[in-house]
Amino acid sequence: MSRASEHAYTVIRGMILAGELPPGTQLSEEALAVHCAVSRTPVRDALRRLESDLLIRRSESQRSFVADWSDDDIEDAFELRSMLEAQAARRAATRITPAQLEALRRHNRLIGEAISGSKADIPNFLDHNRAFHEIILAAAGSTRLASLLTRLIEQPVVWRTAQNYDHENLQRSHREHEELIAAFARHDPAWAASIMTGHIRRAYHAYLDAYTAQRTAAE
Amino acid sequence: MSRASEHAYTVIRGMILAGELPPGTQLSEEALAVHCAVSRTPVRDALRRLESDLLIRRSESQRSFVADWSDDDIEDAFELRSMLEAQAARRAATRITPAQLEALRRHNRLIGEAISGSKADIPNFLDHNRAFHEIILAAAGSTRLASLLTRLIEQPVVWRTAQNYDHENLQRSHREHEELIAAFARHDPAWAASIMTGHIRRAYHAYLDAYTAQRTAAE
DNA sequence: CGACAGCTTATTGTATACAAATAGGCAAGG
DNA sequence: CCTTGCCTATTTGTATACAATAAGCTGTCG
Repeated sequence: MSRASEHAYTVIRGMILAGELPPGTQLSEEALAVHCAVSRTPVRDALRRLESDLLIRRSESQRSFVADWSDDDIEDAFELRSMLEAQAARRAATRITPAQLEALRRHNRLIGEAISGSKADIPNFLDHNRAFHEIILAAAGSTRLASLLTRLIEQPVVWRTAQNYDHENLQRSHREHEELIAAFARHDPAWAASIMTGHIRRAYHAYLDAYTAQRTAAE
Repeated sequence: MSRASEHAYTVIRGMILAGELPPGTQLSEEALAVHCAVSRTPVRDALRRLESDLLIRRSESQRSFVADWSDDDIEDAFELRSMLEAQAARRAATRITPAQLEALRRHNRLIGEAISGSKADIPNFLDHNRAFHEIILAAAGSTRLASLLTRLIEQPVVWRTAQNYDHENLQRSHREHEELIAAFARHDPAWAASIMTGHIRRAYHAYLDAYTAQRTAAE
């Protein structure tokens, strides 16, 4: 995407993920255009993309609202993500190149460093974690799978999950990555897929714990 | 989508599916706008949608081309579709309502009628087949799953598969639908999912047979 | 003959004006 | 007080003009 359009997408998406635009908020193309200092045309492009990301829903009269995520939606997203990431791992196991394996090792080493200190470096963790999963997706070599998965990852809730990871969960995540690397090194699709399924499902439960704790605290 | 935008989408999509625009063809917004008798704005919307449907790919300089489908792509699409449709069936098994079950029975009865004559009524078959699968997707009750699956169904190759079904395959498809209905009636997720997996995978092999036969004939 | 620079043309990106549709408020009537 | 219809204001859809960028072409030079 080109300058204005991409900018609008990034800005609006950022505002939604940061919670500045709470679920249910109506989005006016005009207002967003002013806020992003571009015209309505690129804003419309951005809104269409966000709609297909399921970050925005549209009323029957085509008005845009920030999507709200029910508990079922969240469970649903994690369930699909675990299926698709497992499939990616399965395919990657037989196709991964030595260079990609090495890159996985490198990112996981850096993840290890990011979480080893007394205070974990979450942004760094997220960065290398994303890179790690992207390499697997690339190794899977399926355009379609990649296209479907990018619609599921980095959605608001998924994105915030790691923010709430405790030290224990970060360490576990790191160890699961190690095991994934082992499965890839042996080119064992079933092993890789099962580790990945567990990896995502554990993330879901970690999210649930953090979220319900948060909700209970709010009462 | 509103009138012009939807119209452009339907027309362009139709041309791609019908093969009037062969894979690799460059699409000019201007030319399509003239052809659809609308302005470039709704054409641009349509192209964006088609791109996310993977019917169109864009060069790094943002020019649009009709996507070409390698054998691997096709296998990939069927593989993902079988996974996701199986998941839909799994979910639907425990959620389907009596009214939806009845609707499935009705559509499959009509499928039976469409293929019973000496010459099968393929458009009718396709119509009720689509309705059948849509009911299952609705019963699954997952916005995200629906959103992902609609990107995989009715892609060029998938769409043409049924055109090449012989009588034997049409009958089998009809019988598999019967079995799916039975699994839904018993609310058995594992059963429903496994039938669905087989249903889609058989469709893939039917496609392969028809396609390789066609290719061999062309030599 | 090939390669490259510069120009020309084709194509997409963005802004803006106007048209169409819709929601929300307000007044009149039951 | 609620309902209903209309009117106005807001919002989105479409068309068009112009800007920016990339592709293709041509003529020149090595």
